[in-house]
Amino acid sequence: MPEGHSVHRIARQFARHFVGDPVRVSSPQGRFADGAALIDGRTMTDSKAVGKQMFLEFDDALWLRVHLGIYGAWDFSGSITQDATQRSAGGRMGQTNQRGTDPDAPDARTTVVGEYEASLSSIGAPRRTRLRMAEAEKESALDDAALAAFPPEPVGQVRVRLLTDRAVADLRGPTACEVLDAAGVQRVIDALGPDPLVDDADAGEERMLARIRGRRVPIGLLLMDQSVVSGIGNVYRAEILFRARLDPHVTGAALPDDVIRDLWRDWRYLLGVGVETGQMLTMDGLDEEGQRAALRNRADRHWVYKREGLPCRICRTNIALEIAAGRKLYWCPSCQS
DNA sequence: TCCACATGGTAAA
DNA sequence: TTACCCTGTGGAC
Repeated sequence: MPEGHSVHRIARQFARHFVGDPVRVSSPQGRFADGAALIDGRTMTDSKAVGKQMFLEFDDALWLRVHLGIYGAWDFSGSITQDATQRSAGGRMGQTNQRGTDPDAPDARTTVVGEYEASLSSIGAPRRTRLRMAEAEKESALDDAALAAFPPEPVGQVRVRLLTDRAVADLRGPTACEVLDAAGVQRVIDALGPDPLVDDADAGEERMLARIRGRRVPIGLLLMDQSVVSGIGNVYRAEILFRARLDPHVTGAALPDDVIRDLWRDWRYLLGVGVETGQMLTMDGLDEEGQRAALRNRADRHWVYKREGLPCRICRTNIALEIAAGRKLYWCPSCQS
């Protein structure tokens, strides 16, 4: 799934394109028919993300909680201008692999970016077309999409469809999808560690510190634990630890407080970059050529993630890989020791 | 063309 | 610890 940055971007899209409108809610796949009936026809009143969880509020304080897991995806369609479609197809959407397997693709497993926001209410004659980047990239698909009726037929196993007069969002393959009342939402949020985009910077720092300090668990596992800190996934985990030159196996108890505080601050920084760019950019401090290479080639984008057996960019030691709690953990045995 | 794998959490065993 | 959610990709063939 997208790590925390993408979930915040999706929540933002709902805030801009759905909040304030009555929503028809259905489950074309059928597996969410009961839940859909609970909120069908209500107006969406809020949209927010905490870590990798997203919450959409409807009238009468009913909330839809969604967690995408690895396979989950939202596809947005709606009324946009020709201009925006061309821009997205030829510009920053030039990457492939929008869905599923490529954490470095812009907005992996999601579609809509901020550029659409202005175009939705301006410039040119609105036309009905797909917003989905993967479709927009393919010329034939673009032509087909431009001619397609709104709303498009659901494709594949669509667990939930949210439909307004101007936009539609299809959800596939989520790990979690349920309707909660306000107390239920609060219980979920209370079980989560701090999110730099939700919690006050200092309070969040103290919360994360309190949840790591004294723990006899490797920091490489603690950073992935959503009750310790929210939104970090396997990519950010590996990269944050390298940036801190920290051995993933060191326990929380062995870490000085200021090192833990620096981890929070770096996550806060990286999440901000991720939400603004839609990409997991973790190698700042590159010279111009390095930046160009990173944008050109996904393999040049990270310090250690998916670089096992390749020389460390700093010390040339081979990047190591091990399975930790069932997930791949990458690190430099020399720099991070 | 086919198959293993992937940014993850949950629930069952 | 394992299966599952259920899709898309990349590499093997």
